[in-house]
Amino acid sequence: MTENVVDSPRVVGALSRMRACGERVTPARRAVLRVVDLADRADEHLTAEVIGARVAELAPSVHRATVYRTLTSLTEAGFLSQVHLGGASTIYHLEEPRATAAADRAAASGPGTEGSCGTGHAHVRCVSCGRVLDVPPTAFDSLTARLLDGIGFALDPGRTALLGTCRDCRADAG
Amino acid sequence: MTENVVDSPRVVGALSRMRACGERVTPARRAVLRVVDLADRADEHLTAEVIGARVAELAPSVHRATVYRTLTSLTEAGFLSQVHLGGASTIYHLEEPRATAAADRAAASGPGTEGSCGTGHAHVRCVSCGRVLDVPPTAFDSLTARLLDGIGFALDPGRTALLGTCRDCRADAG
DNA sequence: CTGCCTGCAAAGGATTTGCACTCAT
DNA sequence: ATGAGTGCAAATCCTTTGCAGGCAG
Repeated sequence: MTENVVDSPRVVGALSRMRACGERVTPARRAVLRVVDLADRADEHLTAEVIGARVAELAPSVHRATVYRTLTSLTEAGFLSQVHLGGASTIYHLEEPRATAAADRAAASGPGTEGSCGTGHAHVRCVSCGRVLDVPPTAFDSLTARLLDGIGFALDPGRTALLGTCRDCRADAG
Repeated sequence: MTENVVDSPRVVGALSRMRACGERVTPARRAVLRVVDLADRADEHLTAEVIGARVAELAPSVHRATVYRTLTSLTEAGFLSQVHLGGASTIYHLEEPRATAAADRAAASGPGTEGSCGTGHAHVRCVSCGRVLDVPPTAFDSLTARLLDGIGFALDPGRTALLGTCRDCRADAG
């Protein structure tokens, strides 16, 4: 049952943190983490449904229902994070213990980028092509400050993707 | 069929604009508009499901399926707007006249995005109490500019509610 | 050994669709 | 008159849940 697959450091780290927290490490959970990690590294954003499908390929013995339960429990335990996309879908990320990878650079590089890291990155989704783009959390700083200041609302930019139209689709549409 | 209900100016306006656009005014559509308008005026934010329930009370003869179809068609035609809440729900608003152009194009509806024109207000939703708060669109200006500048992404702040914690709930939770 | 996690299967429930008919225009 | 809009009901589809057994710790 122990495949020769070499898990990425991220998966390995998550697994040991899970053990440290008393969360059990099972084939099903490992499979889910692998799928999510793989997607993360490929800049893909997978829904529960798609994760289920990929797990079914990677580890056919893992039941769909288990995938859903695993996603829920690992999210609650803090090893996965979910981002709500406009519409009805929710995507999952492997939650980093702390330092965010350089993946954030892929998006915009604004003035004074860096510093206040905290949680992962934020997302925006193109209503035309459906693509989900990563956005450095710092881009939300102004909005966050303004909301906190104005109405006392503590914004959590990482949990929901905003909608809009990406560069390519704007070009296509004129 | 024609109740003595006095429609609000907004409903009346929407109905006449609909006729002007070639959209038919039917009991079902009127009922949906009434329900949404009523909710708007009460600062309520209704999902398709709840709208269906209220329409069932207000006009029992209107079938659920029709409510869904109506919500979809009127949204595409620009008479309703939908805001995606984090999670899985979508709420509806009565769309104000603002750009007449949108109405003209309504007849030739397509998968195209209608909301790109002047948007109303934005929303944030408290993950604790579920309350949806209105936010002045200008609060998003900095973020919008930054995204457009950085990655060419045209943000539409009005279509999705961001998540966070409201003042009251922060106080309660410490 | 203990009980958390899993597999299986069947239930659940919001939303959608085919089809024929009705009504708004 | 004409076809957009509707009613009805079955179908869909993702997701959840009850229960018994298995495996991690």
